[in-house]
Amino acid sequence: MRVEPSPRTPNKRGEGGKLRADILAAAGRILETTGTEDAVTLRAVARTAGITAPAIYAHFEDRLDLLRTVVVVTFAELAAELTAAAARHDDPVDRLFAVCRAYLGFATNRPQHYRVLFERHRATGHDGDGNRTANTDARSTVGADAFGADAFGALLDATQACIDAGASTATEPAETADRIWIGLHGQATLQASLPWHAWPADRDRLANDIVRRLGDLTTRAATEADASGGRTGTRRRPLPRRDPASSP
Amino acid sequence: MRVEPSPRTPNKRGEGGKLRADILAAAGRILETTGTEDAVTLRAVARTAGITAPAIYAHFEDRLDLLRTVVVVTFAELAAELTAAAARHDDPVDRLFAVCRAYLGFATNRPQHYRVLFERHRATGHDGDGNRTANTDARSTVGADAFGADAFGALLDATQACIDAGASTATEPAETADRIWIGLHGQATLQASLPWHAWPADRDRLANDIVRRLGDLTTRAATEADASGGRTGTRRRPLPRRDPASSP
DNA sequence: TGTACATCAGTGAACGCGCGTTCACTGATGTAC
DNA sequence: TGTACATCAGTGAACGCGCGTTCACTGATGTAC
Repeated sequence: MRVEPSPRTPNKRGEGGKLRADILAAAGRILETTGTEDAVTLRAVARTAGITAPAIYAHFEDRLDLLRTVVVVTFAELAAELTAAAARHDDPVDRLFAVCRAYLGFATNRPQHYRVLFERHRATGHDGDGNRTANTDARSTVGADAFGADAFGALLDATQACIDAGASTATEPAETADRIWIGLHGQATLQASLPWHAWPADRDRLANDIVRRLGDLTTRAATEADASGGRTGTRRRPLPRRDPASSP
Repeated sequence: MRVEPSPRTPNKRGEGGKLRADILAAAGRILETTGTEDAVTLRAVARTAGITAPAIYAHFEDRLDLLRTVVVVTFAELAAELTAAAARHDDPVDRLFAVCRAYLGFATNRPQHYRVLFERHRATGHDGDGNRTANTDARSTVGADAFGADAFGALLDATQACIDAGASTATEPAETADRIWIGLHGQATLQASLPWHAWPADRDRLANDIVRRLGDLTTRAATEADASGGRTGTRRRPLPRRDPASSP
């Protein structure tokens, strides 16, 4: 991961803020290529961004602040992808499956970013006296009211729409969305953690099976959606537009 | 986490192996109290065990070997707890729920140990030339055929028994156990990662809801098992012994 | 149009730290004769 | 029973490393007069 200094020409006056984005991009690149948060050291980020380490302090309070910001940005990106996926489908079941596929796609394409989203954010240092520093979780270190809430919101909306359309027999939208989220997160992390386990070959089908069951989707609605858009690429068929109100 | 040296009296001759167990125990204690694998440094382990760091090399090849061993031992402990829980129930549905409860109990009681089980084990160092060392996963660093397989085996057996007894309508035992494992893992990790999310208050019920759905358990079988042993403590009732063969 | 000055966007050297690992050693315990 | 020796279970000092962070600085760019 060591990168040549490649000294960057300083930004013009008033454009110092550009470096902030470059630093975040560098941190993201290190994270995704090395696969661990610990590799995201200020010096490594500086090397990747073509600056020196102290320059980072103009844009972030310290290393922890940088890492926190990476998490916040990544959650926002996940939420944006889920929302975009939802917007591409009118049928509520199609939409729910699309959101779920987008979720798993994010976890697959950017596994290390996905990991840091859910690693409890922790101050790991020791203070001068050798005492452990506060074991703060993300709630206390991030303005965390909306921490993942946007991403969950997209999932909740899609679940609610399925219930409203009668495509799910569930009665508690929030609890149903919780179950689905748990299933998605379980699939995203467990398969990545234990790749040598004999998982079913068709991961899309596994995902659909899980979502259908946890979402109490009616068999008919789920089967139709599965056939129309449940797989990525290859044998995609044009989506039949259906009026949500006309569902069973 | 800094601990006073507390110099230990050397083991007698032939008892040097005792130190190995002490080192593993020290590593486990550090892991559980600091919550991160990185805190398990050779020096910290040595401090906790009351020895000096080089003494560890008599029992482990290097730091990575020590960490690998912690993971292997922890997986064995998880498998033992699941197997023990299964052995306490004759009814297959009771048994499946008991295994699942034991699984989540392990994750709750020893969250950091649970975490390392599923963190992809990775060599994070740099070599002298600044190249990243091999991004080996656990398969290549551990004799990993049985890596988690015993724990999964307990779950698979309980699932198979439910199917055999007609308490589950599933037809593919392995795939069904996969789904349940995914659900358990999702619940164990997601709730721990995002504690500020508005999770349902009754986590046992949430767990049962998930397992029932992913395991295709018949409503009747699941409801009976839920009432008889689905909750921890408080209002426990004596388990009615049922002959597996007489289930619906 | 010129010039003094303030500000910006960084650099480069240095600090003290804990780390993994190596090396030569030490003192107690057992064994051969 | 005594004694030389081998082995065991560690110790203690030292190495070189990358790290987060601090500090004084520098050179380019804009601004006031």
